[in-house]
Formats: sequence, structure tokens, C-alpha cells
Amino acid sequence: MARGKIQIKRIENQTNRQVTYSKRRNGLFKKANELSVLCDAKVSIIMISSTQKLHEYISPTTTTKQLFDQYQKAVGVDIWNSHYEKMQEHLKKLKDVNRNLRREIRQRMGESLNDLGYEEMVNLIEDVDSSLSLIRERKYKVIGNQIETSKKKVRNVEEIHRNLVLEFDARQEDPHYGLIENEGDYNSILGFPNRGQRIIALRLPPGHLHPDHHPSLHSGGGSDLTTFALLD
Amino acid sequence: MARGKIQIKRIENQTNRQVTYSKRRNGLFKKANELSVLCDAKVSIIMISSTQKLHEYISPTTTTKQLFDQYQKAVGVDIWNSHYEKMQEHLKKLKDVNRNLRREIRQRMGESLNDLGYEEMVNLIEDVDSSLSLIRERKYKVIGNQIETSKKKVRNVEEIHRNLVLEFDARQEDPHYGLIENEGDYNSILGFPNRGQRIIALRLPPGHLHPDHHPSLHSGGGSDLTTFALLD
DNA sequence: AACTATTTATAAGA
DNA sequence: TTCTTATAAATAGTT
Repeated sequence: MARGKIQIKRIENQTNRQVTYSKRRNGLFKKANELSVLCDAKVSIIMISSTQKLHEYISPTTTTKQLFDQYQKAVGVDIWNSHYEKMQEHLKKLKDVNRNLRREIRQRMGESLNDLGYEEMVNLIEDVDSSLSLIRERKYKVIGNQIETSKKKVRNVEEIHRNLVLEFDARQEDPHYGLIENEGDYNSILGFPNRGQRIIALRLPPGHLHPDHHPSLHSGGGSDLTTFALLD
Repeated sequence: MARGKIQIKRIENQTNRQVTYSKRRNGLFKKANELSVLCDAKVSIIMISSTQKLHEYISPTTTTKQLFDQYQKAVGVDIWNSHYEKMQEHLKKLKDVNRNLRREIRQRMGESLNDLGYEEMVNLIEDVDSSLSLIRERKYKVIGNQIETSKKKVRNVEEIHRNLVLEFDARQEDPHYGLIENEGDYNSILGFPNRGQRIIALRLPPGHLHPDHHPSLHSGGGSDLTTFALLD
């Protein structure tokens, strides 16, 4: 519009195109702003240049999101729907699954049995009954394990007891020999007062340093401290 | 920009505002189109007038949705996110609930008991056991109802039988009197072969028209057909 | 909606 | 990019 009329068609010269884009973009945004002020309208402009640069104008009184929302509302079939649809579907499916799961639980709990036929009820009873057996079986196994564990614990404690008594006797004969650091822990050992790893350390006589010399005791690492890990 | 400069501020005159809106909107859209052609750019304009009317321009080569999607991509944290967030949350919650429900069912079925403590297991057994009792109770009730219903059926059939025998005897004495339309249905009645409503019709002698004259028979409507509805 | 005096936008050049 | 400026285009006020 100056120094000569131009044809409205793609400007082939890359630089010219850029320049024109920049100039006219400013012009457009200025016009848009004037319009929005003069006429109390909301305007949103989004532009993407041929070089994929994005520019936007938005009226001072609003936000792009607001305007987009109004747009989608006005246009009716909202254009974000496709974004939601899958999620909506997923949500619905989950709700259904949920409902069914709840129903199953209720039935297994003896509620909501009205919509069950006799046949179904018999099946349910069989099912719940066998489940009960399974659980009971499991419980007995757990009890068995606990008994086993307790027995091991007792055996372990007894061993420790025996060894402590031996150590104690030895100490009676030679005061320079025997327990260190754990003096007075004898009672607390039997009462399980040690937290954490429950390690009991004994200093053993030189001649007994090799693990094999302590039959029935769990040997510790390579130090002169032998550890007894108590089973939990 | 003609016949006098104007201040860029809201036009108070409603009509003027409308006119200017219309003129400048056209101008803006024209400029937008020129820009998009000249510079090979994509442009989207959305405008909402002070009267809430919506107008839009979109470059010939694209769609509003496309441009919006590109916009949200470019802007980064997409502005629709807030729309999703609630849904996402809901979805997550539902999934959690679902998982827990499944676990509960599995446990009630005697699976996945490893993560249950002894105490919990005892509770579960108690729970499942009482549920089983509930269901059994319910079953017995249903059985009871079925027996009751069967008894009623039998009583009903016996009544019909008695009455048919009476009618039959009466017919033996007077061939012009008795069953019509249902001759030979005697056996089929006892075998429950009639589908649907199971209606048995008897034409009764004039003297017996009043319901009271047919003790122990369910009286039909006001017609001369007496109906016997069999219980299901 | 058309007209037109004027303002504004801008193409090309610097 | 910005400035300049001749000129095209847009448009405010009027009809």
C-alpha cells in the first residue's frame, strides 16, 4: 500500500516475506487492539509463520483460554471432545467394573442376594465355603510356621543360655577371662531387650577362636567377636 | 481515520459501536487473510462482540482446531490441562478403589493372603464364615419359599381336579351339560402344559351362575366363564 | 449500504 | 532491524 500496489499472493522472496510478516503482524495486532477497545470486544489472534514461529494477540480484558472456552461453547460440538472421549470411556468402564466388583463383594458378604437365583446361590455358597477352607488352611499353615519359629527361638535362647552359663563358670575360675561389654546383659538377653539386630558379642578365649571350636553356635565374621543372631 | 481522527477508547454510542465493530472486523479479517496469503502464515482470529456474538477468521489452509492444537503444543503446558486434571484424578482414584476391591475379593476367595497378618486372617475367617451363614440362611429361606409355593400349586391342582371330577360326573348324568372347549384337557391340566396365563374355562349350568354356588372355586369376572389361575 | 475526506498502514528504499 | 516516505488502503462521519 505504498510505493506501488502489490498482488495478494505468496511473497516468494524469503526475506521480503519475513519483513512483510513482521510489519503486517504488528499492523494486525494494532488493529485488533483498537477494535477490542473501541467496540468493547474480545479478540484472540493466533498466528504461525511459515517458519513455524507462533505469535498471539489477546484482548487486555481476557485470556486465550477463556476465549477458547467461549468459542467452543458457542460453536457447539466442542472441539476438545475428542480429547476427552477416550478418557470418558475409560472412566465409564472403570465405574462399571467397580460396580460389579462391589456387587460381588456384597454377595460374598451375604448382602444383595435378591437378584441371585437358587442355582447361583448354591454356587456362591460352594465358592465361599471353599474360599473359607482355603483361608483356614492358610491360617493353620501360618500357625504352624509361628510354632516352628517359636521353637527355633526357644532353642536358640537355650543355646545362648548354655553358653553363657559356661562362660560364667569360666569367669568364676578366672576373673580376667570371659564376658566383656555385655556384662549384666544376661537377663536382658532372655528378655529380648536388644533392639535391631539383636547381636550378642562374646570375647572368646584364644584357643576357641576358630568357629569349629564352637559347635552349635552361629559363627560371626572374621573378627574375634562371635555373633548370635536371634531369630525373630 | 477519515473525516476526523478518533480516540482509541470505548465508543459509548451503541449504534456507532456496532457499526464500527462490523467495519473494523471486516478490515481485520481482510488484513488477516492478506497476511496469511502473502506470508504463507496460519492465522486464527476469534472475536466476541459486546453483544456476545462470535465471529472467527481462519486461514484457508488450516482449521481452528489444528491451530489451537499447535498453539497449545507451542505454549508448552497446555491450557486444557486443567480440564483433564480433575478427570485424571478421578480416574486414578477409581483405579485405586478398583485395585482394593479386587484385593478384597481375592482375599475372600482365599488368594493373596500373604500380606495379611494372623490377626487379619482370623478376622477374615470370621467375616467370611458369617457371610457364609448369611448366604446359607438366605438359601434356606428361598428353599422354604419354593416349598410353600409348590404346596400351594399342589393344593390348587387338587381343587381343580376335584371340581373337574364333579363336572365330569354331572356330565355323565346329562350329556348336554358340562365342559366345552376344554374337552380332553383334563390330563393336560395336571401336566401343566398350558403356556401363558393357564386359564381354564368352564361353562357352568344356569342355576350355578352365582359364584357362591361354586364353593372352593375362584370366581371369574362378570362373564359366564369362570377362570382358574394356576399359581406359578 | 454508499460516499469521501482523511487517517492509517505499509512497500520499497535507505 | 528501523526509518522514511510515497502511496494504497482503511475508515469516521455523513448521506
